[in-house]
Amino acid sequence: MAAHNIFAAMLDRVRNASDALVAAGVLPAGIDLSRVTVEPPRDPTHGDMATNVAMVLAKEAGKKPRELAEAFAAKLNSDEWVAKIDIAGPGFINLTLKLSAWLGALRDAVQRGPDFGKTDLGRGLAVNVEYVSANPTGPMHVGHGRGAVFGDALANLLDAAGFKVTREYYINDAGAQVDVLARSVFLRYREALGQDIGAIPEGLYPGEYLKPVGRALVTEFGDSLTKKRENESLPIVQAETIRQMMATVRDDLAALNIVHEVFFSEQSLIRGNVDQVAATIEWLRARGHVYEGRLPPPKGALPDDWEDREQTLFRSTAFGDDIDRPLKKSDGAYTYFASDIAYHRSKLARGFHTLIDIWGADHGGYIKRMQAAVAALSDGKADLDVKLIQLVRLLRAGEPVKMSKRAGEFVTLREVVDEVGRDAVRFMMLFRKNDAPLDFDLAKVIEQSRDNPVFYVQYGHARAQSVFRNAQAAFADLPSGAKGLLGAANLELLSDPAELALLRQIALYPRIIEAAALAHEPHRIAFYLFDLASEFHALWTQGTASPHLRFIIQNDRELTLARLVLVQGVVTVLASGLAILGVEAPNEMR
RNA sequence: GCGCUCGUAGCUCAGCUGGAUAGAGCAUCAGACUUCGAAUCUGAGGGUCGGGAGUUCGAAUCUCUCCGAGCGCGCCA
Repeated sequence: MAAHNIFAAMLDRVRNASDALVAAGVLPAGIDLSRVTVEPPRDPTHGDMATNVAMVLAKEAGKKPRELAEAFAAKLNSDEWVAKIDIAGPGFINLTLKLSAWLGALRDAVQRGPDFGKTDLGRGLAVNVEYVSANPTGPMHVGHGRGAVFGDALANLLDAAGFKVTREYYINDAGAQVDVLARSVFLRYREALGQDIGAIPEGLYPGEYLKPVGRALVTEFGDSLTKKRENESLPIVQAETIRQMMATVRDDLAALNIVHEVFFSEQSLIRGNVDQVAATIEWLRARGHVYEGRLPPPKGALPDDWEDREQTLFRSTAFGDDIDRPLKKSDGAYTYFASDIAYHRSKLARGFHTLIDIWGADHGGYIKRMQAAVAALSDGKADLDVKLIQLVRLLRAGEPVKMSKRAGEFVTLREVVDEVGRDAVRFMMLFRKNDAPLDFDLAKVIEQSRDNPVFYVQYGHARAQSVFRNAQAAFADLPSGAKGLLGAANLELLSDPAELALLRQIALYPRIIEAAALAHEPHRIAFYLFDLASEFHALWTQGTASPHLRFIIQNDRELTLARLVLVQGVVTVLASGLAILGVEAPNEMR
């Protein structure tokens, strides 16, 4: 596969130069090249690319960095891409590339279209991304939405980077929580039958959103459930409630264009032929990872109900955790952790060795034990990365939106999506690192100004498309489509520094994809797109003061063609990046 | 008391898994519209990267230690 990442391609060339220097006896055989990088310099006056090869290899080679840099410079001088080489600072090799090298990247972008930026980094490796996994006990709020958007964009990103991604949702439909849910709904059911239920007792879910579920039960069962014993009626109520709550969840996710391939039910772990939770615990016990023992009480203030007792423990300390973790509660039931271990064992059994979980920040204390469990289950061969999603603060024009959870009232995700639209929600959720708190301003995200990055990037795309519309009007016989333009254009006519800056930004895209995919950080795409849009808007506005810099030059068809290809490169990358974020790339702003 | 996530311009945040003189937006100030959509752009000022120590050619980034914020701390999920 040809290298579409121009920086990776140059790194290969540096490595080749290294091999040549080994052959020439300048470098020792088998020297470690793993720390060698080629990257864009922070300061553009340092050229197009910089490599640290001389500094990294100096010690092992027993030579001075600058001396080694001279040797590399001599080799790289004959490279077909290289126009100029400078050695600077402690031993940086600064490379200035010929225009033809950059034009190759632009050609590549326009030629490959939506595939530009995709890499085979993942080599088809199966990755499981588990995200949202909101309990089916109520509507999703914006915090869930952030995790949902993050997980979905990360899945898209990994897909673009050549991984085989499965998007998964874990339904917590077992345990005490859903029992409480069923009892709460049963009250709403009686209420729907016209009975006086009084106030919702403490400990049950008081939310209004359960009323329709109660009414649906009346429609389906009439009053027949009131005539059964609790242990018969409640399971029916519970199953029906979970079914309806999950339908709502899927619906709300669909409003964000989020579709999971796998919905994994916690109940399925224990309701099948084999109790997978028990089986998993025994599996671990057989390997010495589970034992009966006592835990020391927590330091500091002791919980009121602390009682020292022997319990079933997972030896997570053997895998880096701070303390061993209980698998059974005092009533004999499994802990949530126990079924979560069984769940992750299922992921491993289904062939995933790279697991990514998206959790709310309040679950941070849970990471070590889960990673310990995955290590124990896989004998250290599988990797679990947990991405924590920080809180979202809802604002309206700078003022916090009231989010009272009392009486189950809060702003739902659906309300926000309906108010500001899918694109605004998705982009803004991704325009921040996942572990940083996010202010989401309902007024600002629909503002049409540079203040609003969603608009700014989408406007860039729409503006670029308008160039093509205008070009069609200016020239009657323009070739149609990206490849038609490419075939007809003489790209060597691109020469202005502002054009070249844009060109370099386009060429950066595959590198951004790779880095973002490796780091599991989709926000890097959002920031990159903002920068690309910024370069494009800058070039555009220069055309107002300097007409010769406009994309369309009425009496110069050749130059116009070359510039249209450049604009096509912008369109290609903006559309591709926005697709990864799951945001629309509009042709016009309305 | 312990653990996790953080601390970067007045504000909101990036900083490419260790690179060169730390960047962007907002705000402030000064400019550019008979335009390929100014819904935009150009420039200026603004920093002990929370403090200190260490690792090395080189640290906002890695280690340690303080300070501060948020989250969590058998038998909730």
